[in-house]
Amino acid sequence: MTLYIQAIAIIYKIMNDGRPYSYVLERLKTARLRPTRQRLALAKLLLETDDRHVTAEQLHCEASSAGIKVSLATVYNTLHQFTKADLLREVVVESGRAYFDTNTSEHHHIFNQDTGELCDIPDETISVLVLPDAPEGTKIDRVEIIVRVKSLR
Amino acid sequence: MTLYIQAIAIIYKIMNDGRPYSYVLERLKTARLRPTRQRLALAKLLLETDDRHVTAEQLHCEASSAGIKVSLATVYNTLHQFTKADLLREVVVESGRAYFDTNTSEHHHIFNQDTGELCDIPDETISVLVLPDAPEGTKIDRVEIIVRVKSLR
DNA sequence: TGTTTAGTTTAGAACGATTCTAATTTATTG
DNA sequence: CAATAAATTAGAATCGTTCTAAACTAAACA
Ligand SMILES: [Mn+2]
Ligand SMILES: [Mn+2]
Ligand SMILES: [Zn+2]
Ligand SMILES: [Zn+2]
Repeated sequence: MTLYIQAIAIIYKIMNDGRPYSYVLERLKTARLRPTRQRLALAKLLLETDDRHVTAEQLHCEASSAGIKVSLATVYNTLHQFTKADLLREVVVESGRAYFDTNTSEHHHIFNQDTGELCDIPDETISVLVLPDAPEGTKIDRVEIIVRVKSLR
Repeated sequence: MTLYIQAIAIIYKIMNDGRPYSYVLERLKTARLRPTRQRLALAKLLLETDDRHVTAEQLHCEASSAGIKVSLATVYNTLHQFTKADLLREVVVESGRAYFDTNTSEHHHIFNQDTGELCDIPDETISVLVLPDAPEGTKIDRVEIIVRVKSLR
């Protein structure tokens, strides 16, 4: 499923050399989000890979360096709108800083506590053996595994 | 191991009816932390159960209601000192709020995203099947599973 | 096409959790 | 009992994030 989305992204990129926005345009349309200059630019940075884990601050810097004029407030708005529309998901690994994940499929993470680097674990290499029952009056929404690593030395 | 610590705590409580501080005193001593009035009081709230998950704010309120005069800064200092000394551990489930866990043994959590309630999963009812290799130059520090639940309706 | 409307962006203020500062108090050592 | 080192504290500062309300822009409509 993830591979499928990535493949589509690549095909679009190849097909639309001269109209590089049509892929993200399509995805914004589907999500019923107006394709404003800012959203298009951020979508282009975010939606053409499914292997990115960014903070708002990082994305804002990246946009700025790429010459995109966008406020930090809009970056936050956009990240939340994209998350709501299932174009992104949020990953909690540090208190006090939110990461947004361009991979919306079910998967787990390795987090380097020294560098702050967050990356995906290939599905095949991890899984949960037994699951507890959800407490009375609740239902399981999602199960998250975080492998916390430290840099050697 | 956890049961052992809990058993010791209970035994101390039974043995020391008239001198209710000796258990936590002992633990502070072992951790080389001076038994100040504030630390003793907080230790008493925290170290006599291994099944509590509190935020700094919560603990500060609880202390205040119990008539313990302690500043929020000291609550933060103490929580971090206890964590460093392995009397507590930190659990990250929400960005923007840190939880401290009186159970320092390896275990996993159920987090109710609607109520903010955090509780332990009994060891037997969950486990990780396969583990990925740590990336080059890193080593695994800990593996965390968080079962996120929602309240029904 | 304009014109209207609703949605979007933005600067800057506000916020909540946490950390820091530097002065005061307290515990320990000799 | 000093003298010393460590701990506490109020309040300021910081940091990530959210809010506000005014200006702007895309879409719908005349
Ligand atoms: Mn959020
Ligand atoms: Mn911390
Ligand atoms: Zn991911
Ligand atoms: Zn726990």
